[in-house]
Amino acid sequence: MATGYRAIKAALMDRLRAGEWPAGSTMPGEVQLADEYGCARVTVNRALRELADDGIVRRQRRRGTEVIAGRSRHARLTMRQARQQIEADGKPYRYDCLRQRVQPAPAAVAGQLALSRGAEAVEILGRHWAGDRPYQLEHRWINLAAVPEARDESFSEQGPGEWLLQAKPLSDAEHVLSARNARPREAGQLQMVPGDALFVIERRTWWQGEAITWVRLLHPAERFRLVTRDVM
Amino acid sequence: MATGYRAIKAALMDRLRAGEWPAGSTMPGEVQLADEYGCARVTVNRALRELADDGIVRRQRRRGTEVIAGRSRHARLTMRQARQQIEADGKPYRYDCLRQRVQPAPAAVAGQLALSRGAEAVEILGRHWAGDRPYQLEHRWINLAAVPEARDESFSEQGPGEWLLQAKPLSDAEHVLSARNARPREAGQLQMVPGDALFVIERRTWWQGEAITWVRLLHPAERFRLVTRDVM
DNA sequence: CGCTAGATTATGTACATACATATAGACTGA
DNA sequence: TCAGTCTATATGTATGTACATAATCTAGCG
Repeated sequence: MATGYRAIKAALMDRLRAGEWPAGSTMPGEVQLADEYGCARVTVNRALRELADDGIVRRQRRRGTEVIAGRSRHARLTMRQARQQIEADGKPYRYDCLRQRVQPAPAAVAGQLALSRGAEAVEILGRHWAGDRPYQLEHRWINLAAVPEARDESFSEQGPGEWLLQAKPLSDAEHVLSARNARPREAGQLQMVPGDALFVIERRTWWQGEAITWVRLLHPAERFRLVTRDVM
Repeated sequence: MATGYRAIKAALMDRLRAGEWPAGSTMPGEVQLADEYGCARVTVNRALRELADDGIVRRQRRRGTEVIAGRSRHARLTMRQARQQIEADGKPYRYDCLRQRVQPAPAAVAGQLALSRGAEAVEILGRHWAGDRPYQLEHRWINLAAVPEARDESFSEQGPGEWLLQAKPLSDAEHVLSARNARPREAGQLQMVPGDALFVIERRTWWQGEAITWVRLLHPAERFRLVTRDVM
């Protein structure tokens, strides 16, 4: 009898795949499984806990362990910094800054960042190049109340994303992925044809409840894709 | 002194945020932290293990616990079934099937699914409606060798996604997210203007190493977005 | 000097035990 | 019948102990 929480987890996965416990049903309790596999309850507990972390089952005190039905797929996206992505593709990375200024955040941005009216923010418009082609157009606003150091920082050489990641390395984030057609000015800045599709990533980040930054990343869709591989 | 692995994890997060252990440095060992917090080593172990699961630190035997530097952002996407998504938006869901047939998989599809030349597959072209507007155009191929039951199934009423999810509930998946301009035929099927942007999701799924299905989901970009919220 | 074998050490896992906690279900009384 | 209470039960967590495992360090050998 193979023990080890990994072996038990794998065995349970096999039995789930085999349909022994259909979606919506309740699996045997920890004590019974521990008895069955000849191990301690804690070992089964860990196996089941990881199954719950993976979104396979749902566990609740007293109710037991329920197999999740019509389970939505989860995909784990890795959003790398433009530099990392481009260098991983083996292309030379370059960054240039089109605009940097401090000003009161416009209403739309203030709403995104939950700023009070007239609060100041740093606006940065930068461009990340992969070789001789623009890869990403970055339009960012940084909340000066949360990151006052950003006022005197120059983002003409280094992109603000990398700087922020070292200034506030741990932060909550919200991503919005979408697509739209390129407007003329954007198309020019990205060396593409107006109307061609853009892949858009918008990100808001917080640090301990306080909004740090809001950024919109525009990518020529022709040269951009996000890939996830989720193994169960 | 607050104990409990949750409290300890939170305390460690605070100290990480405060910069006590900068990125790239090595955190104290489990025994030392356990001593510091007045708890058992296993408790610290669990706290640190979860930090590692969250991608905050990297742990290795004998080396210790290292704070990850320039850490890439992870976003956990939830890809819901079209029906679930639409009904969650409070709109009436409807599905219609534009094409269903069994035929040898064309080369491109055979490549995606690692099929041998001439292997048969089910091709399905279906459409998911949110109210009176098309929400998603689904073009799917199912590997008949892996899912022979699909040959006689009718997908004129129920979308193949939902059917597959109950037929093979646990499967590995690869997602590719991209964008492009709508071609004329697609635009017609989605009631949009040719050239307008599409948000494209392609998914391949496997079951125990065998390819099950490949699907391309086209969404009018104007009415589609993916949102993640990742709290640390 | 370089290589290898063994000692050292930090994390990884298993277990018995104990107690905590949420909750379904039984029971009780108005 | 209904509401409140109590109990049984399944999971959640903490601890001491023990051993496993991987990587580093060190000593010794050629």
